[in-house]
Amino acid sequence: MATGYDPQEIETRWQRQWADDRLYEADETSDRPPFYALHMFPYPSGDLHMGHAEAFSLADAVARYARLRGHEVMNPIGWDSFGLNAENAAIRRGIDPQQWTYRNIETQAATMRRLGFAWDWSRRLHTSDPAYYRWTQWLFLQLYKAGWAYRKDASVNWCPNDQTVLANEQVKDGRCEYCDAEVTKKALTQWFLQITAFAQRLLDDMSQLEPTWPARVLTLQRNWIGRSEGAEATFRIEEAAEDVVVYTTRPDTLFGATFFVVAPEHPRARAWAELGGVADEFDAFLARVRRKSDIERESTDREKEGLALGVHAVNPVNGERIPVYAADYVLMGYGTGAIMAVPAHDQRDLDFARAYGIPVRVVVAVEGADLDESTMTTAALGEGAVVNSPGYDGLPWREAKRRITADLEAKSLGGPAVNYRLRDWLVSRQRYWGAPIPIVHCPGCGLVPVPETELPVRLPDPETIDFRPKGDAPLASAADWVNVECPQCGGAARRDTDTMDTFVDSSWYYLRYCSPNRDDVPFDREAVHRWMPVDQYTGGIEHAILHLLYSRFFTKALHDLGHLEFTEPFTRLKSQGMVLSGGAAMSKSRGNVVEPKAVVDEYGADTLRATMLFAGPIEDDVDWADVSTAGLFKWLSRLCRLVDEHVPAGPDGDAGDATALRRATHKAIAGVTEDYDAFKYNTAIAKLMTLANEISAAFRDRGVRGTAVQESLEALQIMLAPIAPHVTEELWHRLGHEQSVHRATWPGFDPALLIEATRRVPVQVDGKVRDAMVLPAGASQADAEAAARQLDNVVRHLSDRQLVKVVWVPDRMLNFVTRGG
RNA sequence: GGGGACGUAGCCCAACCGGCAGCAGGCGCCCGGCUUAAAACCGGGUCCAGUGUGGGUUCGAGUCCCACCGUCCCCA
Repeated sequence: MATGYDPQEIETRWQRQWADDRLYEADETSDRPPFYALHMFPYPSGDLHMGHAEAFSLADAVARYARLRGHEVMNPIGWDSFGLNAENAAIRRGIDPQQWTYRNIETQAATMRRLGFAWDWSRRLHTSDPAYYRWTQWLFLQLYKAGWAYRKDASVNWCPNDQTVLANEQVKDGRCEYCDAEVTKKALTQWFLQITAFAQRLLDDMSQLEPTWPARVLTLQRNWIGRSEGAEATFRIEEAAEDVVVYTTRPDTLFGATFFVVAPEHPRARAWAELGGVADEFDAFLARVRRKSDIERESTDREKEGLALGVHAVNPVNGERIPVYAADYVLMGYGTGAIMAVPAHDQRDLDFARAYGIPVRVVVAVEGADLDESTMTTAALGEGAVVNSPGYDGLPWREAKRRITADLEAKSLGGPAVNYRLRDWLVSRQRYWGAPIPIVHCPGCGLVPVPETELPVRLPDPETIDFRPKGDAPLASAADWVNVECPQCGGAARRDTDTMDTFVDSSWYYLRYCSPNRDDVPFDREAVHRWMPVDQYTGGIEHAILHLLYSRFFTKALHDLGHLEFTEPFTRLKSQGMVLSGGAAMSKSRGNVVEPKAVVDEYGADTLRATMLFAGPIEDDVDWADVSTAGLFKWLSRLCRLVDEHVPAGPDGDAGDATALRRATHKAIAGVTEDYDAFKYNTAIAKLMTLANEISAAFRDRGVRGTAVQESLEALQIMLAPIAPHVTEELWHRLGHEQSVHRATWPGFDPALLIEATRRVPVQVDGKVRDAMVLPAGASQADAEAAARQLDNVVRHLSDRQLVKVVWVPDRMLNFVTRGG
């Protein structure tokens, strides 16, 4: 029998054994209760980094724990392998994205294997495989047929240097994340998915998730959806004789509107400028605005720019004519792209009014605010009574809000309205490395979906195409690929040359995992029914909004289309923090990167995994500078030595007094179980360390031998197995077992053993600890008081004082409260 | 500007419903073992805070409430 701790040897040997035994493949026919453990699948950029190591250590511990608790666990792995990053990296290196991606996947897979994660590799998937994106395209078509996928003109982020559109997340402070060029806007016709149709349900259903998702994530999603209740009001553009609807959360301030603003991109803006005789100025202005980013335009501390269009809007509440401006601080994608401007009660409107010499009118008497219309520079945002609003003066603003809204409705000039900040999801990307949008453009028939039987629409071979961005979608340059027959009329037609945002790919992968090899359906209903919804989802907090919101949206859409029986995909969610190094994110440019592989080479996978989970609460950020791999390695080594010393002494017999050891063991089981259930791996490990110390003390100092030691060591191996799977497997076998520790049963505990016979109870006088006494557990207050009154220190502090009352917390605390002295 | 989270020893972190702040670990330091010696390694030991600041509630506050300071996140 082997002894000692040689992690490299142990880990290689057991990994081979587990693979041979197919230990981690989910059994579809098992009668154990199913448990779907899912982690956010990785993006294949380079090798795994420490963030992955932490995320996967968590995910694996969750899955292994569920298995030990008697579940049939599905814990699949795959790659989110389409995407801009791969494409840009590939361009920089002059190889094609496909090669780059799949090479990285193999690198990551190899590192994962070295780390010993219990993935079910038989379910492995890649979103960039035609076998997968075929169904992504199928899903797109289902949404299209339901009317939830549509095309419209949009102003998108455009990097003039890279000649490509950028996602909002790729624009950092108005600059391109890759080349640092200033990002501008470009008008393109784009595909959108109508997530806004689900806004209210996405909000409402959060109540189901309340107890099992981090509150922080729910808050972020709620803010992102941004529901607000207000009113719509119809303004008439006088010179054009056109009606324009605006949305406002403050209908109570309608009488304070002194001008009207439309986004420069508003479809009617140019026509109105022409009516007003400022068409040329408008064109120049629009061109200037287009160069600015949304972030820049929305920023409050920036000078706003606008142009009076020379036309007027008529206020529906009082018939007043107010000038119409186009201004950069109003965005087209927001509300209706037009606002009533109330400078007295909105800071941005006030800034603009001051810059352009527009009058200000106070209509809510906000207490304590500067309300001097000619000089105020801070908008009055508080509550108050309405003024300067004929017919409503004196009303509290809430009441005015209600009345004015109702009156608008009565006059058919508006009424109550709900607005969401959430916008429809722009999914078009003028890029190569993504799932092609399965639509054909026919001059005769218009938009024609590719028949489902012809899916997938495969990407053309990267070797035949110039995928470098040059303004047009790369797919447009592949003539053989683009030109097709219209599926409907058979005439000459063109394929859509955009690909889908990769968030589309990742919005349904959890369904595909249930039956990854079905080639006739996207997912097997029965398998989905068995495994879904996901019992435990783990991943980074950075996906709190987009990925999780999109997945929830897809689940609801698929539910409505009759494909799913549930409306929320992830029952429980746990987010882990980031891994930093010296206070900052690890990055090559900072030179502070620590590679998981380097740690595994030095100490082994178990040490790395235990280190990540021991570093602190899993949801907190962890700084690599603060952790100690050496400490965990030493501890695992000590465990080996402990087992090696015990084994020759034999598993049976009962030499020595094992009472304390038994109690410590059962206490550890109770505590560690609780910690696992609450994801408190750091304290679980601490308790296991304590148990190891107890075993060591019992064995080495008190001469305890036999059954009690054997049982403690066995319980320790099982409880540590989810965190350090290799060394516990090894020690489990050294302890005499033939089966895998990962097939063992989680130990139970005897509550009777947790109760200690005696308790040390502190005695306070007026809240200050003066002494302590040892009492039998469960002692009565009378006994406790009697015992306490014998204590010298207590007697001394009570001597010249009058006892007012006695506070008795059974087994924990006795407090004498006195008065005077 | 609005909303949220967090502040415990030099550092990372524990502390159930408010009930004795610390034998979970690392770093530093000390002693011992091993060594020609040092490092690494092993065993043992030790130092260090009264919980960011100021109030409040309470018999009792790290824990609850308020304000402020600081850090981080989201929204604007």
